Amino acid sequence: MDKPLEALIVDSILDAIADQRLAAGTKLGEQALSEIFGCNRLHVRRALSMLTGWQVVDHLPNRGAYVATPTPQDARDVFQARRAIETTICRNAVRQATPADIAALRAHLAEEDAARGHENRPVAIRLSRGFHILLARIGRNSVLARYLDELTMRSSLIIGLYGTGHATLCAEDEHARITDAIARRDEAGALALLDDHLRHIEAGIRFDDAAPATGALSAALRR
Amino acid sequence: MDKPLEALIVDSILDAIADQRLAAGTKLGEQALSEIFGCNRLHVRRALSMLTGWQVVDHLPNRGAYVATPTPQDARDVFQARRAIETTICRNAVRQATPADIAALRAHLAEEDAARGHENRPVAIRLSRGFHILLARIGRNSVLARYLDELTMRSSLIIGLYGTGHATLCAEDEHARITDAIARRDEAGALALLDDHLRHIEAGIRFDDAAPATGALSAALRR
DNA sequence: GTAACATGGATTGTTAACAATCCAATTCTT
DNA sequence: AAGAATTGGATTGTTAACAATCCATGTTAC
Repeated sequence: MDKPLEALIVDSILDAIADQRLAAGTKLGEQALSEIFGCNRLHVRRALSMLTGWQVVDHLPNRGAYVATPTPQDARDVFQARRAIETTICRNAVRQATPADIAALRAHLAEEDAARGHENRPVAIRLSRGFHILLARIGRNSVLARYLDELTMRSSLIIGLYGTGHATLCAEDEHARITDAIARRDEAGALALLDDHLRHIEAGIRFDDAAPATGALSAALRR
Repeated sequence: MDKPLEALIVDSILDAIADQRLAAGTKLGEQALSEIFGCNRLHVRRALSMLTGWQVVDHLPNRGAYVATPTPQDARDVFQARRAIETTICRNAVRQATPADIAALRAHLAEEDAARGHENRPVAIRLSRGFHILLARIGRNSVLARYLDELTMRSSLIIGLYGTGHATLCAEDEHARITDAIARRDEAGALALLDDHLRHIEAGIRFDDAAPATGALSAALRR
């Protein structure tokens, strides 16, 4: 293993954002992070630079790095981009899904069900995102998969900022119905269901209250 | 202006890639770049890090940075992603284009015409890419616009690597016809023309010969 | 009591020197 | 002479110390 160092920092922070343990606006101090990960400050700096490339960290000169706080306009753009990208991903999935892929989707749905029962919010959020990521992997387009990674990450920030209660974890049976449509190679059906699903997620955000940015960094990154 | 330093390096290299002055595979040595731009090696390093985020530079540990050489699979994924993204961009453009936007498109077409007369290849390539970028700006979705920036950049590398003669600069009247369709708010027509246009570009690449990677770096970055 | 101003501490940004790695040319062996 | 080991040069990666900037606290004037 050569240097999974900054990759580890990046992944840790991305995971924390995806799970909504790290809220928008929390400061990512260089010294704090270097102590948490027990490494040099330069590695933290590089990791933060990569995260700004992912559009999930804002870097203010001489003032440090902060978890990005998407604007309402950003939110609209992100969700429109998701519709554009996930439509093609889903079409690919319908056309190319192998029996093993379908099985993986079903297994994932079972996990989601189990997690929903346990009322474990962070895990449920992670799994909900995982369904879309899995779909992207089945679609077998690395470019679109990478963009969706970024967009789902930003979606987590958006929902954490503007999400109304029922939006944070929307109907999971939609995931099941999309899976069924894919399994029976119903392209039009799958696309329609996916589009509905994304619109439901988007419908669950309101641009009124902007939650504050308080955050216990070390606790959020504990694993 | 605080630090347009690394931004300047990034933009210079991106421009050189977009214009196909920098070919895939050319080495981007840190010292060479720091001498060209008259700056510290660390700034070069940061710039290269950003460029790897754009997927146009590959970073091999202990061996330096090289202009990325997309694989055939990458090429397929990039062009499919472009169809997905530019479709939505074009729809936005048809719906939201102001008279000023249309005028800007027409002005751009005039530039393209003029450049085509002069047989100035780098300029023609830049302008051909510029049409798509302009369309994205008119679409007013910053996320999709940023992705298209990246994808057109990678397209330049792909065409430079695998492009057959007539593909490097394909029919510009297609740009004109797309503009006309947008001007008359013909959504279906515009989308169909754009899809055709992208398929024509894609049809002009052949995955046989992989051109070598020789490159005079300082000359390519001269401006 | 409020507002402008100075000061101390903390954080970020930069520079330079040092260590580790890799590549190519040279030398030695068979 | 061909091939393998070696050594020197060049390039990348890391570390530590230094400079610049900003924020908050405390002070002073009005």
